[in-house]
Amino acid sequence: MERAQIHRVSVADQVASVLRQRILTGELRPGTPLQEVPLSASLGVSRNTMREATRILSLEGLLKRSIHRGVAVSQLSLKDVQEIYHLRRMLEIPAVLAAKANQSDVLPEMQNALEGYERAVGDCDWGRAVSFDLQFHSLLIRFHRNRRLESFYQRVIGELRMGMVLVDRGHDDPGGLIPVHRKMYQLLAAGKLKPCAAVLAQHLDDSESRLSRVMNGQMSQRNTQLETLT
Amino acid sequence: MERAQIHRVSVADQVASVLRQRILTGELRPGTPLQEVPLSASLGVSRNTMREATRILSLEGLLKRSIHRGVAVSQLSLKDVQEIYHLRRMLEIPAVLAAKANQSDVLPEMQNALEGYERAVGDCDWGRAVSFDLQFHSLLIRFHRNRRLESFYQRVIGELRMGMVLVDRGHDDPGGLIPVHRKMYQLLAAGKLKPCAAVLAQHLDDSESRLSRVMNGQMSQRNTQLETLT
DNA sequence: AGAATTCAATTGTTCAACACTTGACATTGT
DNA sequence: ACAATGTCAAGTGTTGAACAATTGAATTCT
Repeated sequence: MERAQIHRVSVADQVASVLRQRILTGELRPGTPLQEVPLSASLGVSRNTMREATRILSLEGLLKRSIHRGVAVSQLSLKDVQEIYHLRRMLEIPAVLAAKANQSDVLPEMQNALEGYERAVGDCDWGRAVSFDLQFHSLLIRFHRNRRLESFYQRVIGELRMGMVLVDRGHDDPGGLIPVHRKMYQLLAAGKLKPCAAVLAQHLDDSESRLSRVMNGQMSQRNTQLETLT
Repeated sequence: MERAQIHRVSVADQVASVLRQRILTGELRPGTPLQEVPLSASLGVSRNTMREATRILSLEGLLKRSIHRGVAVSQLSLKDVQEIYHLRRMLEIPAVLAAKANQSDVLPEMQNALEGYERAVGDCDWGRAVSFDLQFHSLLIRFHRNRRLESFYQRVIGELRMGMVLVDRGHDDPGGLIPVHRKMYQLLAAGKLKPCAAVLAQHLDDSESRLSRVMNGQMSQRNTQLETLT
């Protein structure tokens, strides 16, 4: 057991991490209600600790709390997706334009994310691919050199990811986005910021419309299911 | 007792609100340690509830949590101020530029904040003046039409406010900023967005340098005090 | 059927206890 | 003197059990 790292954070934080993981990987799907007693028992912690963990995640936006009605995994609406992509455009594009040559410590990490992305696509591991994709974009925000903005963006990306794992199956063309990311990286490394921003803008537009389309399909599908039930 | 409103939120949330108020008004100064037992006793709640409240506020950035060492009111560094003003420039200026004529529901609220600001200055109520000042700027963000951004900005402004109440006494020229805000409002109402953005940019520069200067003074003052003690 | 009423399940909150960590103080050995 | 070590009290982290409050659904009544 590595105590040096694990015992540095409280149990509540660890529980929050576990649940965050389960939500972000899609193991806990949006809308899933979380009951305190069974969950805390299954993780071997007390109810109070579990409450602190859910408090953390609800403030992060991953869980939604209704008083006396418990918590449930948050569910992204189309409006949420719209809002998040609005944010992405607002923050990622200026980030690229703000990229200076001397801030080169980000580039290796981006290359790393890019390679991980390609490997994941090669392994047909769609969940991991989404992770690396979003990590790549999160790294863009680093060019702003602003910790508060980074942590905020991390949360936003987390919410978006929760929505993306929903539509993992039957997603069209998992590896089709590799060239776009590779091109962005190359333009960035070459200091061609404006062309890079243009590619990024187009990519974000495409990405949003694709996700919106899929979610719309799922929604109408869900609606017809409901109609069938009634 | 007003049950209709109070009983809608949990006790933990109410406690968090009380503490938030105390921090933002400067009643609890930065650096102040908060002990669970006395605090929870004084508010008539249990330790667990108090812990949930401090959890909330630490995730909002108002409290800082050190494991096994308790929580304390966060303390802004000069670097934090720099970072926050970077964010303000990044978000407020594009917000002004994004202000469309049809989004006029924000203007009345801005006028309201403006008038409150002027009244507070007239009453020499510096704390209230800061509130209205920051509320005015928060309203600018509404032009982005993005809930996530608004709530994020609210938190950032909260942190900044915590730093500003620190320097309330002996602040130079409390009412000197009225004309600037009034001018921004007028330009905004007239649809002259670029001039408004220019005024705003200048105002932010001034505001940052003023705050930095005062904080620097307080810091060296505190240091000399410490040196005197040793 | 529809409204009112019980009722069980679940969350919200409290309380008391104990384990663990920390920082300060006291002790020891040199 | 002084540094390393040991002790200790105070405070946080965590637990488990209890009770109050609320909700949603089943049940009863008209």
